[in-house]
Amino acid sequence: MLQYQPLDVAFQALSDPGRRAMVERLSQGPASVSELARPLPMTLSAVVQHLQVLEAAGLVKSQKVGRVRTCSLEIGAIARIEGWIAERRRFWDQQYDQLEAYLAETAPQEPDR
Amino acid sequence: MLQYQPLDVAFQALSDPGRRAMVERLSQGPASVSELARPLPMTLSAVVQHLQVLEAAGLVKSQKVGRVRTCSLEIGAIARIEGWIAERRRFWDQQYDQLEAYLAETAPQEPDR
DNA sequence: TAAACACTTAAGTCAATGCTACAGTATCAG
DNA sequence: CTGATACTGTAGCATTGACTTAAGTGTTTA
Repeated sequence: MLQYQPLDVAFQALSDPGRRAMVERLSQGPASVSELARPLPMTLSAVVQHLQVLEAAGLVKSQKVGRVRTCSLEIGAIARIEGWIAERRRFWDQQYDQLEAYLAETAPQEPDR
Repeated sequence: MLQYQPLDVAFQALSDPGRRAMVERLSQGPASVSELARPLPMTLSAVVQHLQVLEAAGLVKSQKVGRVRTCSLEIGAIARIEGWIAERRRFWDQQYDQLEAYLAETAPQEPDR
């Protein structure tokens, strides 16, 4: 009974420069598949496949009206990554603070010159 | 002339649950290779390989004293990811604010009902 | 109705990943 | 000096990933 791990797919999705470029574009507002593809050096087919990865990761959502699919950013997955990073930083900062406190306590004489 | 892309390797490194577990451990303080390996369901060899990925991504640094290699977190790579994410969120929030402003302007009559 | 558009799907190729097993190489402890 | 520790390095192998080409499927436009 495997548990679905959102962070795995989200980080994986963002590891590709082409997919990050799409997310960068979408962070400024919705776009069609062709618009996303235009600046990228690959076939439309490849772009569609990248888009599927982004959607599976929950980073992007899309809906089709007529023959145009409009894509937009899903902030939820971004927020989960933000959360994980923030937790790491919290522990790291805490550890750093403890080091500082330790140094202040063991050598409170004076800063070295 | 290819440019080295730190975000690619950093995101890629964090997409693996085992490697994330190591980073989680290291965010609480330094650890030896064996300590990192203990909770993980894989051989020490595999752990060393994951560690190489993390070091190449700039997420972890290590030094060997005697026969023990001690690993610790490098906050720099984490900070670069934080920066990229923060930028996306900034654009997204801005876009959201504009939508709110637009709605407030076009329908300032009253909330529905 | 015919052509152009905007995707969509399916194969197939080739490189990169995530392991394991196995064989080392330096320490360190007695 | 001998054995246990703590890694290290290399093959080999199965899987996954990032494309491409080629052949569709609905929608609009002329």
